[in-house]
Amino acid sequence: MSLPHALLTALIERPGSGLELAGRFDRSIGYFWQASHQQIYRELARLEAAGWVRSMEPDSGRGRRRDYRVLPAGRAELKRWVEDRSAPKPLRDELMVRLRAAAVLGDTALPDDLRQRLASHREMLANYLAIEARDFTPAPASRERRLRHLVLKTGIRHERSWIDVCTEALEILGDPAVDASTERPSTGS
Amino acid sequence: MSLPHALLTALIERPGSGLELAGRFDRSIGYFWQASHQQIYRELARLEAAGWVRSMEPDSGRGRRRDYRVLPAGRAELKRWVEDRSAPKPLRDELMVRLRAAAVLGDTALPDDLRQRLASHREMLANYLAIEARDFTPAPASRERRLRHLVLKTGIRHERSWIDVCTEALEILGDPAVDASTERPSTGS
DNA sequence: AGAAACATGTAATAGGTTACATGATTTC
DNA sequence: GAAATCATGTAACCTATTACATGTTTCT
Repeated sequence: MSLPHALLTALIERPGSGLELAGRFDRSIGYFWQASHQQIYRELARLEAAGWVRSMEPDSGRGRRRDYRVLPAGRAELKRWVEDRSAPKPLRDELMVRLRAAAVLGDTALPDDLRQRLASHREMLANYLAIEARDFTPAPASRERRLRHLVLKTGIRHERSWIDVCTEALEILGDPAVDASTERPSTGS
Repeated sequence: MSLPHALLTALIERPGSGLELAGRFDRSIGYFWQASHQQIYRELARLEAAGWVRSMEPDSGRGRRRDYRVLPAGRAELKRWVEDRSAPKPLRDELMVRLRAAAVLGDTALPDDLRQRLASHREMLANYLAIEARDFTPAPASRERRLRHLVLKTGIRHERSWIDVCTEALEILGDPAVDASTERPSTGS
């Protein structure tokens, strides 16, 4: 369960309110850990109850903005958690189930779905590559920026993998229109 | 939500009982969609209630083996579902949160975790490669077997990606003992 | 008869998703 | 003052996980 620690990380990077965090989760952090604003509000309340964060403006209920910052205990908890072990999460993707079902059914038409997925993976890849060009050229030297670059490159690698898979699936299913308009040479980032 | 359709697929491949399906989910299917026996029993009951599968031995409660087979309505439902659209599931991995937290904390020791993950990804890769060598050499020609091979190759690609990520993370965090005993040339399968 | 393995289930809890509700601030 | 937007929440539901409970068959 990583959401509380993702929130601690985000709040150390910069304090903020629930909705603002939800916005950040739609951008940078959300590229590898998604959360809705409902989850974020619930979790922020828990973090505050645990004494890991504190909100200014302790009064005020609904509708009033509450900014949170991380307390020393929260920073300590984050450090403890980072050094924990984590079992690698196995691959779990609906498309794999679909492909296997298509294999056993023998006569399906899922290329529509595949074309759509291909398009959205290409879009996401272009998005990541733009961020990389903007924020990480030339290649960063500091440890912190190298780590952040690595996280982004993981996203890039991920999209390239799925582009390859969709493309090959379309070939197998005999689709004519597999245009190679977007790059995908090997997988090195 | 793919579990019911994963079960239908598995039962079309071969009818069986709940525990036997749980065993198969620990092997082939579970490589890309995991499920516990508790989930499987609950879902089989739902599939039967929906009229998609039927169990022989309609009597018998606890402790008695119940074998399920797929009814025509279940096959139709599976086909309908396969041809549905599915939004690509974004990357979601705890390690990414950890790396970003390490970046912001600045002084953590997570190489232990990374080494362990590296080992288990290498183990899984070896496992997949063995299956590929056994079941898919020479490269299959039929549509069905090519699809099943593609699913396996996706697993292989997935493990190779994580091996690369862990290795680079260890380099950044200044770990001395990154042995390259397991192959990882590029990523083409 | 006892133990081990096989087999099916229940209960409690937590996390995530969707839909909805409500208050505050800004803009016209 | 009405509408739009910002902001914080509640409720219902579903899936997944964990721990536990119970019955059946097989083997010795």
